[in-house]
Parts: sequence; structure tokens; C-alpha cells
Amino acid sequence: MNQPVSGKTIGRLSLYRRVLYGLLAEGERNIFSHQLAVLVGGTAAQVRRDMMAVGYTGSPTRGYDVQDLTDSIGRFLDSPQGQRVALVGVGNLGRALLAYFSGRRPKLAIEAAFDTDPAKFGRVIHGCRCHPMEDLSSLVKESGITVGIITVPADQAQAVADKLCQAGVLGLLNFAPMRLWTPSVVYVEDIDMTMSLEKVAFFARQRANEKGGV
Amino acid sequence: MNQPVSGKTIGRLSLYRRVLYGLLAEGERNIFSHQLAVLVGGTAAQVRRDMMAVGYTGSPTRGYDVQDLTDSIGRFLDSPQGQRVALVGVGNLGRALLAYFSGRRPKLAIEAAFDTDPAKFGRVIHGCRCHPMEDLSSLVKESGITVGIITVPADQAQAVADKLCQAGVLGLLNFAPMRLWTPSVVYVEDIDMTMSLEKVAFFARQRANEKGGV
DNA sequence: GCCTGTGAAGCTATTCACAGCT
DNA sequence: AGCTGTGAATAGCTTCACAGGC
Repeated sequence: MNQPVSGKTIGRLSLYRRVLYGLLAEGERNIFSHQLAVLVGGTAAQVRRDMMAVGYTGSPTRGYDVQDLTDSIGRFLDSPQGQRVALVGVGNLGRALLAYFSGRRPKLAIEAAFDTDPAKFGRVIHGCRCHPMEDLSSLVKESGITVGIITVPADQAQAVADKLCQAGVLGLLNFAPMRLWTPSVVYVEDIDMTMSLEKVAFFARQRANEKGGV
Repeated sequence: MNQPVSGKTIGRLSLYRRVLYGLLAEGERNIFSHQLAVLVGGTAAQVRRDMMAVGYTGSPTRGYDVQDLTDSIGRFLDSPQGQRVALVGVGNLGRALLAYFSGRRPKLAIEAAFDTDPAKFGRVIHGCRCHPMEDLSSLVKESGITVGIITVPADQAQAVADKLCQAGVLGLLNFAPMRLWTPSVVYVEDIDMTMSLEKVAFFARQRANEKGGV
């Protein structure tokens, strides 16, 4: 139907939606592309381009209707029947994610958590029950889970990814600092905290040198 | 001296270095660009381009010397005298980061943690002492901290960023789901987990549709 | 006048392809 | 033969700039 949309645009749409939720809460009815651009740290042209992807059209006089735009982005990003997520690795990071996503998005909920520690089996953490790894495959299939979050140490990440893919998930959010090998149908997004921190450190140093004169 | 290097290249250099550490541990002496490319999930041409940035030259017969290349990347990325980092917000996410970075990089160490919870003051978490927010400015200045990590809830993130910038940090790694306003000298890198998860969910759905036939 | 939507231009990043080396 | 380093080509993304609308 429509041409493929880049990952960067998808990311920005998620961002737009978040600030739109905020605007809705404040009772704002309309917003212009340049205003939205300031709120997300982008440009007006970029905002308008991204809107082409979702197929939403604003008015030259009133800009975008906040409610309509929010809904349009939702229809574009979300699956109508919702998507379910499994989280594997209930350590500090896993708990942080469970806490953060708990009850936030009805259309994208963490349905089950998994760990190898028997002390955690059956416990409900931030509204999400923790299961033993052995139950992963059956639970993923039964619950129709399509997305997996990997928050285990690096040495277990590949095995976990294999299990999730085998069980039928089609997307992985990987926090382990390593490249995962997965079937090519599976979409993998890495969050590499070490890489990000080293990047910040590098540019901080660069700025320091500039400030000091070369 | 040399032309500016893109953030993407810096990120990949950090990645190369990590896999090179692994190769060193395995006793590998030499590696070709196409082998390194496979290990990081990139292309050989990309690897060679990135090497131009660090100014390291390999041999057409033996490829790259693993030890020399690791050192070269280190000289390029790291500050010779090291850089110190402060982490603000010792919740689950903050603790996960403290655990992960503890003792891993002598040249880039989390020197101090800060929180508002008095129960945490003075406690040492994964080798890092937790201080009250009031001490932030003085400690950052005394310790020569140049990088800040923000792991507080969104509603406190801007205030924390302000304090850190005021104290003189030049780089921020922000986990709060919002855009921070900072002086233009300060480099900010955002890790937006919600955005990443929604991206994964979107592409997982897309793959599902493709698999099922449009 | 000031907005939106969009073709066209511009820019950045990646990949190609080949000279040069061993 | 098979590699590296790199100019040239390509692809992908962003910004410009302007027609069209109120």
C-alpha cells in the first residue's frame, strides 16, 4: 500500500506521541509543526515529513489537532488488537523496565517475565508474574507474545534469543552488550549502554578541548 | 588537525574495541576487516573506513594486529588521564548501571552516585558511594567529573540536568524519557527505552504481516 | 501573513571498486 | 590471490523553498 517507513521516522513518531499525550493532559487543542518540533528537539520540516508517513493532514490555519494526531499516530504505530511482550532476566535492569512499562500502554504490555532464579518463580513484580525459563516456549505461544526483551548477562543472551525466536517472537529488544544471531525475519534493536556512555565521554572530552582552545 | 568524526563512527569504535577485548582473551593475534565486520554485524568496507578515523593502518597480508588496534582505538577514544562519571538516581536502573560499569573501565569510572533518599546516603553500591544531592556540585567539581548519567524519573530530570551542567559536566547520558534543555557546549545522548520498545513492536508487527502474506 | 504538504536540492553515511602491496 | 586504503558512486535522510489554502 504505502512505501516503507524508516526506523528513524518510527522512533520520532513514538516521541511525538509522548509529547502529544502531555499536551492533551494540559488541555491543548491544536499545535503547529514548528511548536511540536521545539518540544521534541527537531525541525518543522522534519515533523511535516513524518506526518506524511502516518497520512495525517493538518490545517494551514490551525495546525494539527492534538487529539486527532495522537489517534492517527496510534493507529499507525499500534496493532489494533495489541501486542504482548515477554521480558527475560529479572535483575535490576529487568525490574526497572517492568516498573516503567507497568500499565503504561494497554496496546503494548509486558505479559510475562522469566528468570532462572527459583526464588522469583511465581512472584509478581510490578504487576507481572515471573516464570521459570522452562515455561517460556509454551507461555509465549499461548499468550501470543510477539516481542521479547533480553535483560540477562551477555553470556546467556544468545541462548535466550534462540529460545524466544524458536517460540515465535518477531522482535527483540536486546540490552546485552553483544550481537545476537537470529533468523532474518526477526527484528532486533540493541540498547548498548556501554557504547552510549563511551560516546558521551568522547564528545564531552572534545567539548572540553574546544572550550580550552583547541 | 583531523576532520571531525561522526557519532556513528565513535559508537562503532566502542563496539570494535569490545569484540577486540574478547579476541585478545582468546589469544587471537591478527584479524581481517571482513572478520571483524562479521563479529560486529557490519561490513568490511565500513570497518576499514572507521579505521581511517583512528589512523590505524593494517597489513594487506596479516590484516590488523589485535593488540595494536585495541591500543589505537583506546588512544583515540579515551582521555589519557581518564574521565570520571557521576550517576544521579539510584533506583533499579541506576543500580543496574552501577553494577554493570563497576571496575570495567579504569579510564571511565563512575566516581559518585547521588540520590534524594536519606536511607541511601553513605551506602556503597557496587563499589560506588551514594551521596545526597546537596553535595553534587562540590563533589563534581572536586573530583573533576565531566560526565553525568541521569536515571531519575522524568519530572526530576531537568532539575538534575541543570545542577550537573552548572557543576561543569560536559556530557550527559539521559535515561529519562524527555528532551533536556542544556547549554550548547554540553553533549547529550538519550537512551529512550519506550521509543526503542515501540520501534521493535512496530517492526515485529510488520514482519508478522509480511510472513502472513501482506 | 503564516501555515501545510511536497518536489527538488543538499548533505551525510555507506558501499563500490580498484590501485597498490605483499 | 587476497588483503588494505581510498576516490568515486550510491543510497538514505534532512532541509529548502515554494505552491496552495485560509
